[in-house]
Amino acid sequence: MLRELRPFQDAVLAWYRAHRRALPWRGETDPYRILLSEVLLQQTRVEQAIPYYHRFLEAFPTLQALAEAPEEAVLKAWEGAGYYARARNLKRLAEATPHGLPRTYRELLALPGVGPYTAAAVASIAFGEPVAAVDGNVRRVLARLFAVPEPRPAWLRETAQALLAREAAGEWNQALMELGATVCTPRAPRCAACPAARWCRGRATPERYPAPKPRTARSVPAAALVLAGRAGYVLERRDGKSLGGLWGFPLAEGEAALERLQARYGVRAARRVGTVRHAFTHKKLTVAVWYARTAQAGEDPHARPLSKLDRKILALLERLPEPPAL
DNA sequence: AAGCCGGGGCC
DNA sequence: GGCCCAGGCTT
Repeated sequence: MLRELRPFQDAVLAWYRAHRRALPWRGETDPYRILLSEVLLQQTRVEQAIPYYHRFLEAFPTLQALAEAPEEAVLKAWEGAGYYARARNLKRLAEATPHGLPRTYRELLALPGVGPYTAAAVASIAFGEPVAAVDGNVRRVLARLFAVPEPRPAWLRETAQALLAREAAGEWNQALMELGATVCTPRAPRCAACPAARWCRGRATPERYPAPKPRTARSVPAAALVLAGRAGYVLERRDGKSLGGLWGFPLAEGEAALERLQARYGVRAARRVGTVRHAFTHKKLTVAVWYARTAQAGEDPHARPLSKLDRKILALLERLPEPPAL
């Protein structure tokens, strides 16, 4: 995996001991409090979680107190923290563990609201079990360390487990996460201050690891209206951030797109002349292209800056067997 | 595997 | 206005 695994571990642990942030749950030994901190930290930044950690413990100082509390009071203490299923699950968990938390990864994993990450974090931090916790920070650190653009879950599990300092599992897990949160950050990582830089294969281009998620593109129906006048076509000036300043055929999105376009331009009969597909970063447009004549003069589209989408529409028009007369 | 859940900070 | 966050559950 890594040459010199032990020096790598020592370097990261030494860095952690010198630079770790003082957090309310650091040094805590009560498994309940460790669990609470981990649940609060799910998809939540440390700074945001801290006030809720104190507020929640004041209201429910023990697992038993939580088990006996009304759900509404639990949600009240969680109010503002978001992801309220976490609070409901935590209460269910308390009710399901009258004799205290189980002490192994396997058993913790079976509890409501406890997934692979939280089970590993609690098992290692509270009970010293040598199991690697993989969160978003660790994912990023490992992706960069080994220059893997799209780390798969199985690879992450195996790699994290192979790197784990088993005799100090809880500290190790926190060290790797702390490194990701404060040094190996998503943007502008501070590689010069990183204890693992010597071993890092992604150091030259950290922004490539992990590759940004391919944003899921929604399919959106749309309509374009080609209005032909004596001097050319009616064009709209686009606004908006990405296409702002470009020109294009009147375009509307959604199911009633054509009706809205016809209303906007006072057009009745339009003839469908084809379909154009175009993918943006965040959505896939399927554009029905409609044609009609107009009394407006129109203009030459080649004289305007057009987006790729509008060039496709123009190409469609010029490809028609019987091009609509201008 | 994808969608959903929330609020906040940062660019 | 998008991205990301000490993820987990449901479909």
